[in-house]
Amino acid sequence: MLQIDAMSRTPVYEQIIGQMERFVVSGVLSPGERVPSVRNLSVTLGINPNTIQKAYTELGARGVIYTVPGKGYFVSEGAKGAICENGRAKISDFRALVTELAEYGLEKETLVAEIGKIYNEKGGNNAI
Amino acid sequence: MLQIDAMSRTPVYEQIIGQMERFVVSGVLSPGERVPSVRNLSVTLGINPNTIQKAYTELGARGVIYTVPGKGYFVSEGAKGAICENGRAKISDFRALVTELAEYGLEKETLVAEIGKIYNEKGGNNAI
Amino acid sequence: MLQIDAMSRTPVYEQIIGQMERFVVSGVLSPGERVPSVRNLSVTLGINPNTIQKAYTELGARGVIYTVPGKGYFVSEGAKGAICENGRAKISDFRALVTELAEYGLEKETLVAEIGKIYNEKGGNNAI
Amino acid sequence: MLQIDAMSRTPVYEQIIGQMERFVVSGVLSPGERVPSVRNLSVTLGINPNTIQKAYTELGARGVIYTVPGKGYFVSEGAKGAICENGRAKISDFRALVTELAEYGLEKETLVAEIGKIYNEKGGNNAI
DNA sequence: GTGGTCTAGACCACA
DNA sequence: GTGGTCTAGACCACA
Repeated sequence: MLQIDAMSRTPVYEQIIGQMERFVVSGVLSPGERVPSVRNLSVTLGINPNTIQKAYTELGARGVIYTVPGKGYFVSEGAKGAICENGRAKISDFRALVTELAEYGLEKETLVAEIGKIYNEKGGNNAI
Repeated sequence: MLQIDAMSRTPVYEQIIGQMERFVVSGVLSPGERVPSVRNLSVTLGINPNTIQKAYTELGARGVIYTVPGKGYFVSEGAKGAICENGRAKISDFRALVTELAEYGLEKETLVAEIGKIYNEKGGNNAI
Repeated sequence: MLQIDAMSRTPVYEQIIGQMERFVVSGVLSPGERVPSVRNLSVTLGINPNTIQKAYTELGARGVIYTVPGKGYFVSEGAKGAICENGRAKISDFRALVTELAEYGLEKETLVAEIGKIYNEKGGNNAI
Repeated sequence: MLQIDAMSRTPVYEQIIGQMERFVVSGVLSPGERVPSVRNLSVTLGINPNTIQKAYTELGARGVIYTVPGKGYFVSEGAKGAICENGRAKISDFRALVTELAEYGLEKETLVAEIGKIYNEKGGNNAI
């Protein structure tokens, strides 16, 4: 289910969070559904249980999953909304990056074109 | 000249690199010009010389400045070009971030509008 | 494993880089294999961790090893190739030195003979 | 007369030594001939007198020039021989570099060919 | 435990 | 004065 890139500079626990959130947003995981147990995922991915635990704790804090002691972790009702809220918070990262790229002399048109490409791949045929 | 934010999560030496590059790109620093000495900058910013040294070494590796041992560091001839090269490499970061934001449900128009705002601040009156 | 000569004029961190590269080229270290941790090597060699760190960072920049934070450093897939690339860059050093020796009046035959000796030691029975 | 490359990583005083020695070996400077004064050369090259002094002192120690207090520095009788002696001492550098290049996988033939090129440029038509 | 960053301070070669 | 290297030791995020 999850795929971890050990060579990536992104911490493993952040990779887990990101992929889990994507599964929720895309509907692969639905509210109320149970997610793999810490132990299970630890074995499956060959990753330290502490790392899985950290990811799940963070997902819990973000309102994406909740824990039922003795039963496991489940996707929250408002998971999708909570994730998108967090996504909006990343706009500030976006601004910072664009500002930096602008300083490096990249044209606005280049960036807009990149965005167009990405959204077309995903969404179908929305023209710019 | 340089301004360091000690609270930032961005390492101090990266802040120095970034600001120095911005000065070169914007023309505040010109090729052949001498940059502050390691010790001088260390005192001015209240930062350990080793940290400055690390930033300067990295800037040297990037072809932005070069060292004349015993004399100091100077802006390279091809500094501007080298920096912009590195900037272009950041487009992949941009793609990754946009992809993530798209997954979080942000509209393309929102991002394009943000870009427009940033470029208008900088560049004057280019309409979207 | 590594041997450091504290008396040498070659900086310790360069000695580490050189020996590590030799181990990779000679096959003592293979891609994917883990290299000693910064701390471990620091203790083994009786050298400050910062110096090891500097060597590893440089080896990383050269594409010889890569870091998985929290796990350690590992030999890169393309390590051997990357090292040989760098080696070829040293031909210019070779040219400069030969030119200098020529100016000092050394015979071409002397130099060729020296090369023959070195390659015979290494490679077996290639006659001059 | 002398040409200094400020950007070079070779220390200025070593550049002075090297060029002075080349002038002697090639006959541009003859035994008994006076070399530029420290002060003169300092002004001509735009270099700190201390640096010139250091180079001359080293050249004196090597037996290439000698000083006549109040008169200046002069090329020694045995200058040419002394320089070539020193040159031979550099064969160990040559050996070390060749050894390193061999470890990086360079072919013997490549190095021999490089030597051939350099000696042909200098000496005329000596075939390999 | 493992790497990443930083401070404090020393010694050296070179200009 | 200027950069280059190194030691000693601390704190942090991450596994």
